[in-house]
Amino acid sequence: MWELFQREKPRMLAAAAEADLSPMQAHALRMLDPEEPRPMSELAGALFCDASNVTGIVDRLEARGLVERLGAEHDRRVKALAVTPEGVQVRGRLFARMQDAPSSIAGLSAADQRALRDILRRALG
Amino acid sequence: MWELFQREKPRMLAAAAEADLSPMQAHALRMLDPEEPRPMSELAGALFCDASNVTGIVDRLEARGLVERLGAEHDRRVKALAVTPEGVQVRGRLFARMQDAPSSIAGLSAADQRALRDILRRALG
DNA sequence: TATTGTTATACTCTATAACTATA
DNA sequence: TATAGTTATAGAGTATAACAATA
Repeated sequence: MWELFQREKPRMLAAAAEADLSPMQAHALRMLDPEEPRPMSELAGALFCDASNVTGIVDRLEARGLVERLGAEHDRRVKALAVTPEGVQVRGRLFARMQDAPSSIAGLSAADQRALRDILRRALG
Repeated sequence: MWELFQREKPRMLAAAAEADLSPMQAHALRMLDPEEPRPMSELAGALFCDASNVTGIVDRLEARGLVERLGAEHDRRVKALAVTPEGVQVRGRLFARMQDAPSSIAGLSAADQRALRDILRRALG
């Protein structure tokens, strides 16, 4: 199972590198929602890392002009992370690169691919 | 697909933390073969990272007494990485923790789990 | 000359603890 | 008092370039 992800790791690294982003920066950008700004704390949860860590990751994304720290009206402590127009473009390219089926799976029969998709859909609820 | 992996990440982190290893150190230890020492370069390939990087990772594992740099008789440039008896124990615990089925998959029907296993087996060749 | 692994360097990721400003 | 985010710090991961030893 993990073997499958292991094999695809180079593709993830390449996708981030093409956008000139570190793997973590790419991951963070993917986790954000261009439609709806999310607080730093939520990003920390999505990345499974400490809040202090997110500060630096967002600093670098913001310096690149890909995200923006917005104020939240209901609570002046929280900073809502918005994806800038340029961020949306980079994010789109990242998703496009990763939505291609992993090569190991692309080699399966159409029936197997369909069955796999259905099973995973049930697994993820 | 990646969503599945994402959900299991905390378990991977916890497994490494329980052994008091960084995620990368745990990964490296898993990639090594207790039966047959492997050169640094092969580990770099398995980890998808630069050789210069592996030097530090192995330094820390060696300092913990989990691996050993052995000389290779056929080529005096290469250093063969052997897993020490203590390394074998830690490695065994890591594998045990990770071989439990991911919770999303454990919730599937027996038939789905069987089908998934068969499909993945074909995918991995 | 080419290859294996190390060192030097610079940057990123990571958690802990202490801090600011809000609530 | 408690929470959201930052800063300071120290350690770990990362790639590039230059290097030593060996092939």
